[in-house]
Amino acid sequence: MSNPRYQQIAEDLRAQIETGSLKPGQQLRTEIELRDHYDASRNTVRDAIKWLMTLGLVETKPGQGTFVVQKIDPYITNLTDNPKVPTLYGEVEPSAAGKIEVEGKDRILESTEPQIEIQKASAPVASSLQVKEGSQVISRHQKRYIDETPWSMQTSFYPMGFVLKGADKLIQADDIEIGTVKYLADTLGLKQVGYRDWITVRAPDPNEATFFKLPPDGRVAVFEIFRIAYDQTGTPMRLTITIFPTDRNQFIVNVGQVPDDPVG
Amino acid sequence: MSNPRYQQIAEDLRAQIETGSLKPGQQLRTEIELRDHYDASRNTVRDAIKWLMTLGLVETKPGQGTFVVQKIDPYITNLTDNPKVPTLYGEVEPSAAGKIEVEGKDRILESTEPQIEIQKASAPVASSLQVKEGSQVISRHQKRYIDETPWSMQTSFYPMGFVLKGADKLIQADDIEIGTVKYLADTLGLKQVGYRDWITVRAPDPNEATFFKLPPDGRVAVFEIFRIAYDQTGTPMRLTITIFPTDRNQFIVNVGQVPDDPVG
DNA sequence: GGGTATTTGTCCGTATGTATT
DNA sequence: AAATACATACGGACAAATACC
Repeated sequence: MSNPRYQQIAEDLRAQIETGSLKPGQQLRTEIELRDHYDASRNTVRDAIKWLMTLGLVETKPGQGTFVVQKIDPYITNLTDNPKVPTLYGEVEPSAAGKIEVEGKDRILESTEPQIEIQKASAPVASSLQVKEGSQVISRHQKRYIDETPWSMQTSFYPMGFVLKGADKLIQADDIEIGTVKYLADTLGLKQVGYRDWITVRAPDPNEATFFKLPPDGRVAVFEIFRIAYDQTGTPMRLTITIFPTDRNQFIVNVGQVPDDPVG
Repeated sequence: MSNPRYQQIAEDLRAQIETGSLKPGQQLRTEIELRDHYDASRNTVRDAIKWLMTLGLVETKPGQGTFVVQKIDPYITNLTDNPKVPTLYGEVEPSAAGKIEVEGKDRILESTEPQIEIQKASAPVASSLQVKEGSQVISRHQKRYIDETPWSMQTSFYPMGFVLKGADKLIQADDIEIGTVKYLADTLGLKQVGYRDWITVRAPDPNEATFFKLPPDGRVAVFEIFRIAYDQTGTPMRLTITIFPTDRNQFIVNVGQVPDDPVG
């Protein structure tokens, strides 16, 4: 009938957090103090704290203490911005040292220089681009920061044929200042007329956890968003996979007629 | 330099899972066997298993053992379906015992009867519907199942004024067979011309964890999607909040011209 | 249905390591 | 360097859930 001891302790602390008795950023009592207060063992108190950690309510800092988590001011990305207008998401590759105003909040967006690889198409990449599995594709990878905190990891895949037909800049490790969308339109006549986003959530892999400074145990999940862009013939011209931590990112989708974004 | 013992053990098991040496659904060796195999204590082995659990790689069943998780065949929801067409998502309230073919897969969609409440608008509800905080709103809550497994929890909020102006069915605890979108158009002349979705991810609360049969420690997150629907004057006419577990749900967003969904 | 063996869950105590102040 | 606080690791005991006979 009754929950285990460590859950009871966790519930008690949780209540204090949710009523505001313990405020965001505030330090909890130490494990020893909590052990005495609840008349339990230190390990049981630690089990309670672990429970609150996977719920995302507290975080521990060795040598310092246990703290109520501060919610991060979220980054909001609109997935349905008109693709003719430069957007944050994938359409434009801003210069490696570029500065952009984000959400009207004077945030600074920075990107690493694209890391280019020629790869053999894995099964999901091949089926997305409608090329044969194992055929060559161009992979352009960038890491992005907002206000110097890691924001997203993005990899775009293009069929190798694009380069052979004249879009050489795709395999140069520089930003394409005008954006790849316009570049492909200019050089190959490929117009992007639409895209499909596919939104999933999963635990981060160790690479991602390190880059985003997430706890390595996977308790903070990441969005994995697949964007397949189509040209005027309905053929896939690009696959872009972007990873965003769920603790600091939210998305907006507009359909039909809606008032202007209230963001900012 | 070297990782702690329990992480090393976790990495070893993780490698076995990812190489397919341990297959989905397969039982791991018991904690006692693993303790002997790794020459560690049982608690250290358990820490390794906990690590793999929050990564979503294994699950434990008391009295039975530890198993590699089976990925659930995901439900895919299109957020940009034409709202004039009945869709799964919020536009139509199917009959409580209704059956619908989902994704061409003959899945059965069931909904509980709407649970109606008259509430005072909380701050987020009030600002979404552009009514005064504390003013009365109608809340219609439904739980939905696909193939008898819990799929989503949905709550729609409408301004109380709609009922006073003649849309009485909003406060009746029955399904509105023609759908609330058409009902409001017929009775009040309110045409839904668009909507905005706002996608967030967070840990489930205890209610949600129970309904979706998620582990209560919050290691499986939930999508929380806010949909604000607008009428022809650009005024919000509905706020719908839907909760989906992230372990069995994915979303599609189409922008511009894209080929038909390959789903199904 | 009952009893027993198996397996994971809870809880304790203790010792030592590591990060921070 | 010392003190503080969390992290890792061990060992043991009993409880609770499940499966099987």
